Amino acid sequence: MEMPLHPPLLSRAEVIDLLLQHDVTPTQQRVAIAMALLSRDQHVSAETVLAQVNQAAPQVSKATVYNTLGLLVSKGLVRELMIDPQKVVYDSNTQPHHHFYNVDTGALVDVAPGTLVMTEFPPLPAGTYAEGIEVIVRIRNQA
Amino acid sequence: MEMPLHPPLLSRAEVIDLLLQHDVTPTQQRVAIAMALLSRDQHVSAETVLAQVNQAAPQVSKATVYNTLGLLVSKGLVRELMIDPQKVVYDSNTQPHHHFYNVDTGALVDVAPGTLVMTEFPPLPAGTYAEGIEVIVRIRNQA
DNA sequence: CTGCTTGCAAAGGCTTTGCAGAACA
DNA sequence: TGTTCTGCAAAGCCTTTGCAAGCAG
Repeated sequence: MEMPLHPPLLSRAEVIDLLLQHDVTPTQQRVAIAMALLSRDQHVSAETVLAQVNQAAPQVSKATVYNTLGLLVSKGLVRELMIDPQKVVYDSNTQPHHHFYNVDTGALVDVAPGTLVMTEFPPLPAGTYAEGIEVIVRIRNQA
Repeated sequence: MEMPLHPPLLSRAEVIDLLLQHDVTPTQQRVAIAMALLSRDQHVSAETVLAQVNQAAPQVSKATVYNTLGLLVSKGLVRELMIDPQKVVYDSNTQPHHHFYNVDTGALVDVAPGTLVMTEFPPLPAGTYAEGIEVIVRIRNQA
């Protein structure tokens, strides 16, 4: 299983800017991780990020990848998806959108914006506010 | 074979019937687990089921709880919820319904039926069919 | 009988933690 | 400098597995 290299959409300077805008000190490791993650819309696990970042040469440790991913989530630069109870998936697209999850293949694909429409929204429990809504359409391959 | 929204406690005989209807051999352990699980609508982890079943006296091993929960899910007697990536939550209500998840407290509450309405449904990827749709409304306590 | 099921303990995968050394402002 | 961050390895959790003994039909 090889990992194709994708040309980053953001320059190193742009990534550093983005981190600063979100109150994240741009250390070398964080910049490397953010460049790998934010280079395109993707759904990745911590393991994948680790592999991507250390593709050429070891740059970042496992602990730092987990630290940084958590940090980026808390700062709103990345979204966390709960799809597989065994591991967290990080989504570099922070715009509100939903997902198809292919149970057979494990593939995770964005639902095209505007094709899933909610007209009525439930009243929230007292004293709470909505942080986000997550819709997962579980699909399978036809027999 | 619809399940009432709030099913009453089931007798041992009723549980055995239910298991047989779903092609599950009703062993002592499975009956004990099913009685604990299906006695009411609830969201429980494997750990909780284990504790509930062995409340009075040890009856069932951890391995069997995991085995049985997986079996009940595959037979459609219980629904699996992916909410916390660290553990699976089992829902004894198999009717289609959605959830509020309180990020602060961990509380998981059903969305009242009919209060969340989807009018447009996205086209599925070619060669696939929808197995189910899961909506999780993430909420927090107001500051 | 014959094949499922169970239980124990050990292993497995993902994530977090403790703490010393390194990097940052 | 004082603080924050990093890396390593070990530990932690939830879950699965291997295999011998036990139960169901």
